Amino acid sequence: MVRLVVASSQARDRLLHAAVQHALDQGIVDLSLREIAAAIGTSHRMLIYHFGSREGLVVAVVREVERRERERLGTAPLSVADARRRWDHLVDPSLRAQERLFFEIYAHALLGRPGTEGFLDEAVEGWVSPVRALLIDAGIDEDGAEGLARLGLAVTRGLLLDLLATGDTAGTTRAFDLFTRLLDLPSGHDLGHE
Amino acid sequence: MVRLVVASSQARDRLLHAAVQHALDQGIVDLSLREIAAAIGTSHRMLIYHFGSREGLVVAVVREVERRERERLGTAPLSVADARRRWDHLVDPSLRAQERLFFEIYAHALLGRPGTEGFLDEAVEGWVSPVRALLIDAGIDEDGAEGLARLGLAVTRGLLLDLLATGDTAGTTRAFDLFTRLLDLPSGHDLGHE
DNA sequence: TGGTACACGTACCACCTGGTACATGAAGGA
DNA sequence: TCCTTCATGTACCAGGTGGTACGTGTACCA
Repeated sequence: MVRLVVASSQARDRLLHAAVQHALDQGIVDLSLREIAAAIGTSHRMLIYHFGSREGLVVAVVREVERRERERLGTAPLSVADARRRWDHLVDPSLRAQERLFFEIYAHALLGRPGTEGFLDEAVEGWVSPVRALLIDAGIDEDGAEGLARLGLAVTRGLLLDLLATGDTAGTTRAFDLFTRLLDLPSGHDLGHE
Repeated sequence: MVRLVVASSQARDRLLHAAVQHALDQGIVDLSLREIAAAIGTSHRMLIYHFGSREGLVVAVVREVERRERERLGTAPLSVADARRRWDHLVDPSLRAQERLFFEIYAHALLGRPGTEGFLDEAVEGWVSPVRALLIDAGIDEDGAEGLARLGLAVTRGLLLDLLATGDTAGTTRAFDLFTRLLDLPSGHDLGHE
């Protein structure tokens, strides 16, 4: 029987897990099915079998990276006061590979490459939305919450790019601390637009 | 005569310019020599002839992008008060392609791909260094200047990633304005670390 | 006029690419 | 026991890959 829709299975899950692990180390964009297959101990035939095509594999890996990203969002402490704790979590060396892969897929998606459809839609909004809601709960007006959430996301991603390039945990953390100190404003300071 | 070192020439410059232009639209990482050659009206043979190899072409394109990046740094107004003017320059739609290509190369370099050697070294330090010097001139202490320069770079790149993904010029600009407002501190506020 | 360096095209090479055809063997249900 | 489904391997395919061999026209210079 021809598989029209690629179903899930234990074997597929195992391969996907291994493929993501390999993507974390080596990237995904410019690797061939054979390179990936050899690295994770299978044949390129099996990747086609379980994921339908190369693009199907890329889609599956991208979704898995998105899923882990959301998971990280869900479990990380989200209160404003915990910003520094969130940053400390991000700089953990065990997350470097995942962050690097995230930026690789991000750049790939910016060029409109196949397999990344929908990635950009969630890349910003998926983070801004919950943080904004939290800030509104904390009593910040809507415009201010939107801007602050977006700014916080930008600071985090910008400093992660810095960290990935330089490896300078201490320096980027000092910059992050500076940001949190800037946020520690005299009460009543208006965060909204003009 | 066999060209051991690929020399510069008018023909090479013309091809490089066209190749960069094409990279701005289509990226560079996963394009073949033939695709690039066809798009810019030459043969893949000529790209090999003038750049030695595919990697040589990538190196040349990456260097050209770096050069333009430095040029932008050199000509942009750099005083702290001009931060907003710099941002307005960055969001100009004509720069989107260049920024996208910058992030593509950045991600490529993070994976240690050939042709990007040295890119990361300058990606952060090349911007932080002059800005830090400027801030020190403006009377900010050394530690504070380092952190502020790094934070400013992170905000800029993080919001550019947002802008490239969402196309939301107004929203990212509001977030940037929020950042500059946070910087507008009561005089004497200490920017240095604890 | 002859020589030389450059710029370029055509044809080719071995190798790699994603994808397919087909066989096989194991597991499990009737 | 037979039949089906799943998982897998081997062999193959057409087409694309970076790179090379070789020839050629042109411009300049002695």
